Amino acid sequence: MDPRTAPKHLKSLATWLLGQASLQGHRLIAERMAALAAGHRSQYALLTALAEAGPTSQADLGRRIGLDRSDVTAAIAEMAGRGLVDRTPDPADRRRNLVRITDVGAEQRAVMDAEVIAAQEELLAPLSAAERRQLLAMLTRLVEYHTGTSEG
Amino acid sequence: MDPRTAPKHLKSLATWLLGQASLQGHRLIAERMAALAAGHRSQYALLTALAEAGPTSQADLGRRIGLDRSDVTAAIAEMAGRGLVDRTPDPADRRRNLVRITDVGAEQRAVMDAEVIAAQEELLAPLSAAERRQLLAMLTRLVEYHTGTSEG
DNA sequence: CATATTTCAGCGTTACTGAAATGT
DNA sequence: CACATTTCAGTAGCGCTGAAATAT
Repeated sequence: MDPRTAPKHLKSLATWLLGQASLQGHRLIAERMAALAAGHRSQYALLTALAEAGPTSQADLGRRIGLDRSDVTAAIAEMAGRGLVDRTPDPADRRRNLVRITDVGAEQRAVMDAEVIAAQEELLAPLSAAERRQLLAMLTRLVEYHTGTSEG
Repeated sequence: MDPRTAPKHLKSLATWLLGQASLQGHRLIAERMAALAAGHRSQYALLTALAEAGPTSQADLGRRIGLDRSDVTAAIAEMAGRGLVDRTPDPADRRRNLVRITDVGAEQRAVMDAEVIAAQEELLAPLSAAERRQLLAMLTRLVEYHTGTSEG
């Protein structure tokens, strides 16, 4: 893409700029994940949720990170196969699977996390520390406004 | 997604917040496009580029809006079939197709544009006018920095 | 009974790759 | 020859739907 010849109208749209910036961020992360032969973004998000919240049902995991129930099922199954997580029925509610991160999973998450952190730095390179704080604060308000309002 | 239970670590990542905000913006636009039975985002971007720049080759269109050559081919073919654009060989370089927006295409773009503009308002609702300016300015710098630097 | 969870099969869009055919 | 453009075939990830089986 050449931003010098991009339509001015598109360049004035928040949705377009957000899409381009988001895509760039995802590209930076994907490059680093591919170099590690590590998993994908959704696996990183799942491992992070498990590391923070402890054993969690799949439905809860999906709600926490905004991943669809069916995608959670597939990702957790794949990760269980690689020994990154553990799945056991919840004795308190036998509909649920309690998913737990393993030691191997925690190590994997640490490796991925270093790459994710480095990608943030790459992405935000042109912004000062104060600007980064402003940007994160505004994005947080946007996300909380919309996910708290119209979504269940 | 419930932002109150989202992992704090994810909520501190620019890539994650940008992804969520971008997704929300795309959802708002997609809802409105679906209600019109109008085309998709990429078609809107193509029509906008054609309206601004006049007759353009497909390769150029792709460069301007950041759409892959093969996706441009498919989208333009579909739009030509619906009479939104016109495709003729460029006499100056017969490898190229000169793509031109038609009157029907221009009308379609105007209809889509009204929805896109309304979606911006919905998305940015929690931000003041000054904050919106700041956000757009920072996103513009991010996008120009990355698409001007590492991409051809 | 209504509701919640897991799982599976499948769809549509987006971003992308590789290669062939054509032309500069 | 190297290079650019269009086109086609195919891949992968993401977001999502509908429905079945199971349990509360």
